[in-house]
Amino acid sequence: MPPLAKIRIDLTSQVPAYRQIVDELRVLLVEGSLPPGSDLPSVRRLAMELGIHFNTVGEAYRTLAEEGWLDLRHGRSAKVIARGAQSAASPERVQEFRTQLRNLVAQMRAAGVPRSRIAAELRSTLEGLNP
Amino acid sequence: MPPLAKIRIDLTSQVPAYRQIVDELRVLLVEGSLPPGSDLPSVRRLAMELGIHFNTVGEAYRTLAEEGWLDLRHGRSAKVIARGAQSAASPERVQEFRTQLRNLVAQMRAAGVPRSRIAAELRSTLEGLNP
DNA sequence: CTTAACTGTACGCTGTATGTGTACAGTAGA
DNA sequence: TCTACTGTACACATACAGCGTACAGTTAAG
Repeated sequence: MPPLAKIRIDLTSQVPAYRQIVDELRVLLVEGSLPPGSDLPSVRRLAMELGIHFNTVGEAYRTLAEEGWLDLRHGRSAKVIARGAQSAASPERVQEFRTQLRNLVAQMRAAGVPRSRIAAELRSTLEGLNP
Repeated sequence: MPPLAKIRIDLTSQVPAYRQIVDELRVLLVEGSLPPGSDLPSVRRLAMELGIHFNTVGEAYRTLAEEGWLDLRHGRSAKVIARGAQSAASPERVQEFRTQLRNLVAQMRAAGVPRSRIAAELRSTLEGLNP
């Protein structure tokens, strides 16, 4: 019985549904909430919960498999695998992340989120990083 | 003579070009690098610099105008305006930002960026928030 | 006032991405 | 074997991103 991942997606978002699923599951995978050996819910079950088509979930699973998170075989349920040691991220990639972080903060400030609140979120993220 | 915004976009990214332009310019607007009264470069000039079509830049300008950053009138160059006081961001919106921040950190960790480096980026962002 | 050179805009077209419907194929267990 | 479950492949409809082109408003030189 596959554990039901508690994820939510926003169908009105500009971000495509399958990529939202990838993002949400990647958080759980990185944080260890879905340890190696775990079975993911079937594409149909998760699709049912999210209110979308199972092929969209399948697309998300395939993306995560390409990233090395899942062992995906025809007929068997998707299984989390232990990722090998990751090669260090390229400087360009790090720069890209930095840009995204700046963009996100700018979006928050533009949306009227107080600096104090943004700072609190950053500090909270910082704490949750320690393991 | 409009000041040339030093922005770069990644044509291989999954994020559409016009939204990358919006994101980059929003950072400059929030940080005050483009103060009210400034003229933005013309759609054709900025498009030339970025290697894309001017209608794509136009789409970005229109998006920023809808966000209240630009005074956009037919025939005249796009001008930065003073935004009125922003209404406080809704809790849902803040929650959405928190999710995006978690996603971003997860992406960095998945890409092999060391926690120490991620922490450094967060602290750096935190510092740049003060003024 | 004319006019030329600039500004942003509107519209149609094309290629791609996204999501769905449906049929298929592999696997596990009764 | 057979049944109920897995993920997969493919065609289709729709939406979106980007471009080409023609247009319309503004400004400043003459």
